[in-house]
Amino acid sequence: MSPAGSTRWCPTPEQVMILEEMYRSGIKTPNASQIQQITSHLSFYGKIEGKNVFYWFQNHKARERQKLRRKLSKQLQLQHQLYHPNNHHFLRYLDSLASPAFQHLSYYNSPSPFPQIRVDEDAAKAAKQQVMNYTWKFDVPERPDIDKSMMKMYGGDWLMMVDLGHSLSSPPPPCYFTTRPPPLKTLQLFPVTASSLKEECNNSSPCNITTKVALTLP
Amino acid sequence: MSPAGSTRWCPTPEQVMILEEMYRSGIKTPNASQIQQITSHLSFYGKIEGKNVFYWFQNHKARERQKLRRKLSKQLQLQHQLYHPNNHHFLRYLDSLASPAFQHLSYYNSPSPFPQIRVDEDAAKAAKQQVMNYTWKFDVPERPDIDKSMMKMYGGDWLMMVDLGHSLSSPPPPCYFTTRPPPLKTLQLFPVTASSLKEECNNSSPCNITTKVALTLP
DNA sequence: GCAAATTAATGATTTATTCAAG
DNA sequence: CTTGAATAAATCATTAATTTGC
Repeated sequence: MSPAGSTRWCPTPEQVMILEEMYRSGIKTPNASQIQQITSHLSFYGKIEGKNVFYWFQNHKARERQKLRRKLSKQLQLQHQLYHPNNHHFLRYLDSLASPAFQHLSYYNSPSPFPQIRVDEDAAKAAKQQVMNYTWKFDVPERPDIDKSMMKMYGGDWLMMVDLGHSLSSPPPPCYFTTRPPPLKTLQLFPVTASSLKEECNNSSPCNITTKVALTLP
Repeated sequence: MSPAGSTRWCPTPEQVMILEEMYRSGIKTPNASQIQQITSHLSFYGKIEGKNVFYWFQNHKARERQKLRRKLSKQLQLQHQLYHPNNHHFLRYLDSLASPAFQHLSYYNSPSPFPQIRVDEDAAKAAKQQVMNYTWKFDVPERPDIDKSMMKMYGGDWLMMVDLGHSLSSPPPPCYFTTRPPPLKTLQLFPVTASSLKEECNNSSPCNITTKVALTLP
């Protein structure tokens, strides 16, 4: 692991942990004094020099930034594609996603089959604090209207909501409920295409999966 | 297993298997579209809703991280009974880094026990490319003299250099070395205290670690 | 063997933090 | 600097595993 004649620093797990903890705690670019003290502190757990600490923070900061950038640029692009290049089970799963099940969906009324007591509990909770209204963005890139849609939990149900405001004269109401929502309309199901990978389907050439999604609007 | 009137989702073994496979395959935080599709797929094996899938990935990711952290921390505890700073304690540690320690500094002679060959290697490297001679500003705000100090790598060692010129009649020489430095004086060691982590260290009493830091001055 | 009691896992919620847009 | 979206962390709550006494 860390041979005596090794030419480069091999941090021990403890050292890495402490360094990461320091980084998370706010030290991004330690100054000279901090480096000296960190070095002395970490030398308790193994051979280490100041330059190692210095370089570690340099590299770590750079790589965190890099990770963040890549996340921002690629996450939404790649993550919604349900694939992983070197996993055969998953590829077969994707195939199964592509074919039969999703083509048999037809529109149905919002079921809401929860016992009334459950709904009331949720309403009470939501009245106390709005946190139940969890919302997140829906980001299939090929459909701008879907890009702006949301998924939202409401009374134990999860609803996908699409902003159709551009077809209305007045701006649409905000896409969240407070305690009791207005009556809902469930739109007809529409196809959503998601890209998947099969052997040669790299991010450039997506294979289309056709599925259908129920929309609910206030 | 999953009673009809059950209040919470009881995943079937197939559902868990598929979810784990997806997680291993790279899906850590599925978006709305992915959740919808996964839900439809898994509903073949039993009752399931989108929120179940959403929560499953949230919890699984969090608990995988937790498992890793606990594993590492246990390693640390068993090996060295060391501390693992949480943020609160670590901020105190940072405070101790900042100012008061520097008020106890005094001199002692520099050991500088590096083998000659090591110094020559570094000199050769530095001759080829100057990158190793990294210098940066030292920015502890409470001490103007330390503000102007530098850290510099010299012969594999990192030195802190404080400008003491204001006690001299002539302006001090620039705070960096070329190939051979003048004799050095290293400041006396001083204690730095840090404390322990909340979660992983709860069984053992908080173990204060006292370490010492050496400063080297020209 | 078998349940009551206890503990461990894990689903579901709530709170805090982070990042970036306005 | 403030704020909203996203999500990580912490916590609560229920189910499953298991221990234990009979």
